[in-house]
Amino acid sequence: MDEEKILTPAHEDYVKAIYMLYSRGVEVTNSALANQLKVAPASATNMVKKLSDLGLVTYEPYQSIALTPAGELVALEVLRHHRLLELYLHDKLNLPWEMVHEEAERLEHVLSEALEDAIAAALGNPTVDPHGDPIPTKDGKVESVAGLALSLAELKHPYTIVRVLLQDAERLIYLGAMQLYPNATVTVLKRAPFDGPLLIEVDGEHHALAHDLAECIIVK
Amino acid sequence: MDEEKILTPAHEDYVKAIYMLYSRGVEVTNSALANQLKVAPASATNMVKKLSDLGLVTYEPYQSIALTPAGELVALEVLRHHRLLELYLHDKLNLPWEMVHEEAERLEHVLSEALEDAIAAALGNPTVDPHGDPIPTKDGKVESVAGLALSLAELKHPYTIVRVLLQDAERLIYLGAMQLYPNATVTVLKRAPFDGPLLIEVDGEHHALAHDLAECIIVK
DNA sequence: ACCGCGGAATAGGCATGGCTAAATCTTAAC
DNA sequence: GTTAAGATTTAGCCATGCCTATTCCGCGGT
Repeated sequence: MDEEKILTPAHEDYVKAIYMLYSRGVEVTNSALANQLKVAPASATNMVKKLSDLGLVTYEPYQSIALTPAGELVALEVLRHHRLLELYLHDKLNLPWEMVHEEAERLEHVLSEALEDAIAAALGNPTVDPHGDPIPTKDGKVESVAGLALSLAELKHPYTIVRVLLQDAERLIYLGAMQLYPNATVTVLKRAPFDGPLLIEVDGEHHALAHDLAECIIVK
Repeated sequence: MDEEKILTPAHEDYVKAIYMLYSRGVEVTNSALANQLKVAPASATNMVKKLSDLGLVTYEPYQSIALTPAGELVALEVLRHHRLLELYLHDKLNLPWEMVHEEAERLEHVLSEALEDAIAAALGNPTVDPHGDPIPTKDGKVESVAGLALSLAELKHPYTIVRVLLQDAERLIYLGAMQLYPNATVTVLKRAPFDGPLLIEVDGEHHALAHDLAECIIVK
C-alpha cells in the first residue's frame, strides 16, 4: 500500500489545503478547496478525484472530502517542510516574518529528506514556527497549541502571544509594527461592544486592534 | 524588450544547459542539448524554438544554437542561484559535496531575489562554490578560474586544487575519499604512458588516479 | 409532491513539456 | 553526381492541470 513519491506540487498543495481547512473546522467541499487554492471549482473536483484514486482522500460525489491516514501523513510532511522552512528563513537568513510564508510555499515542494533533516538539526529540532504554528514531527505528530483568542482575553490581564493565525503579508506587517509577535506580552485594556475594536497595550504602547485581527491572535 | 519572468523551470534548465555546453567548448546542437538534459532530440528542438521566440537564443534549423545577451543573463542568474545554493548547503547545512549539486538543481528554480540576497550575504558574497566553480555576480559577470588540468601538471611539484569539473555523486565521493577537494595540495609523482593513470600524493597518501579524472581536476 | 435555484460534476479546450514515428535535410562516400 | 547514412525537424500523441460552458443533483419553498 505504499508506492508514494509520484506526487506533484499540485497534489501536495491540495492535500495541504484539505488538511488546513479541516483543522480549521471548515467543511471540506470542492468549492471550499477551490476557493482556498484560487482555482475554479471544476479544477478542484478534478484533482480531488485523482487524489481519491491515489488513496489520499475519501470522496463521493456531492459529499465532503476527508483525508485518509496516508493523505494525512502527506499533509503533515508538507506542513513540516513548510514550517521548518519558515523558521529557518526567519531565524537563520533573517527574512522578515511576513515574507517567510510565501517563500516556504515554493520551497516546501523541493525539499529532500536529507535537507529537511539538516534544517531541523540546524534549528535544534524546533516545535513551532515564527507564527507559533506547531511543526509536525517526522512521524506525523502535531502538538496542539493551547490558548485562547485575544478577542476573548480577560481585561487588564497580561497575556503572552503564542500563535498568530495569519499568512498574508500586509496584515503581518501591520501586526509586526505593533510588536505583536509570538512571545510578546499584551494586555487588553478595553473591549468595544458589538465586536468592535480592542484597546490593547503592547511594549508600553497603546493600540486599537480590530476584532477580526484579535481573533487571529492566540494568547496564554 | 523586457517582459521576463514568464520562464518556467524547463526554460531555465535549457538555457543553463546551453550555457554549460558552450562554455565547455562543445558545439551546441539540439542533440547535444537533448543528450545533456536527458530528453529526446525532438523535445529539445521544440523547446529551442520556444526559447528563440522568447529572444533568449538564436537558432536556425540545422544550425547550432547560441544564447543572445538576454539569454546569457538568464543563464548566469540561474548559475548564480545554483552555485550559491551549493555553497550554502555545503557550508551552512553541512551537506556533503556530492549531494549539493542535485539539491541545488531543484532549489535554483524557486529562489526569490530576496532569498538569493540573504544567502549571498550570509556567505559573505563568495566567489566560488564547493567545486571551485565561480559564482556569477548579480550583474552577470563571471571570473574565469585560471589553472591547468592535473593531467598536465609538472611531476614532483606541489599544486593546489582550484576546481573540480564534475557533478555526479559517485565520482565526487571517490575523489572526496582521497581528500581531493579544492584547496587541497596534490603532487603528481608519476604519469603512466598512453593516457594511463597518474600516481599522486595527497595528504601524505599515495593514490592511482585515472587519466580522465585527472583531466577534471584543475590545479595551480 | 413539485419546482426552481445554486452548488457540484461532466464535457470539452488549452498550454506546457514530454514522447515516438515519419519525413527531411546534410554530408560524406562512391 | 548520386546516394545512403545519420542527424534533424515535423507531425501527431499523451499526461498534467488549469479553464469555461453545460448539465445535473439536491434541497428549500410552496
